[in-house]
Amino acid sequence: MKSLEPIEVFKALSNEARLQILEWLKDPKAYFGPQEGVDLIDVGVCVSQITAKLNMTQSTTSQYLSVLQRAGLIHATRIGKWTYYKRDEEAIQAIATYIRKDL
Amino acid sequence: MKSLEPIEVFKALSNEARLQILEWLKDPKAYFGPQEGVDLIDVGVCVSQITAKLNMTQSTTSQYLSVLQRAGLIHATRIGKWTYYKRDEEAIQAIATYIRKDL
DNA sequence: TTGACATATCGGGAATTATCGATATAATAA
DNA sequence: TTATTATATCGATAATTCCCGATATGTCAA
Repeated sequence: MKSLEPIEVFKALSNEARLQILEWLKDPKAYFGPQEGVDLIDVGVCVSQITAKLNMTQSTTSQYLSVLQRAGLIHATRIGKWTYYKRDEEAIQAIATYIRKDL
Repeated sequence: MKSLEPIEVFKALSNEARLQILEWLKDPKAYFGPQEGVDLIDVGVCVSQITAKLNMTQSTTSQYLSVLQRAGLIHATRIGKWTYYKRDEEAIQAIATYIRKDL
């Protein structure tokens, strides 16, 4: 189990767009169209699809995904030229537990 | 029950000193000396005591307490010239629940 | 190879946050 | 009333974050 610095997690969550991304990734089928030969649920959603929904540039989207990843809330899988991002449900539960028990 | 904007809560928690204050307030008897005629547990801890432990000015402490209060994580009770701050345990559990179920 | 596409990173200006000192306000004590 | 103490607020500067455009890197197809 990775470290999960609570403060980094809270910083990552302190931004509307990043919160939005996390919510979309909770139910990818509801928010994103299907992707050539990959299972949205299993593998995740690629940067272009997220950029398309977010009202921001590809650059910003990519950076926000990095922030969420460094916080441990999502992880990336590269397949060909795409990078698919997926929530780390365990980490998300872990931060809830941190608040409930330790904060 | 108050609103509790998750993003405001996360912003409030995105600072080491404010996180520290919340942790101290979790167990006031462990971190603060007794106060003239008030029950630390019931009423809370006054700004001076918190300022004394935090390594920052009274001004900063007061502002951080405001931020935590506006986020709904603590609440204040004024008695005489002192303002006592106390955690809102319900709100803290509520944000844990938000993360666990809705994020 | 070269070209095209997906993503990542760099450099920067604008907006927000961190934190202070000075001062205003509120309450009590003398 | 005046002085004193506790807290809140104001104004300012430094640091950080937001978000962009430009460009670099990685991968596949021709």
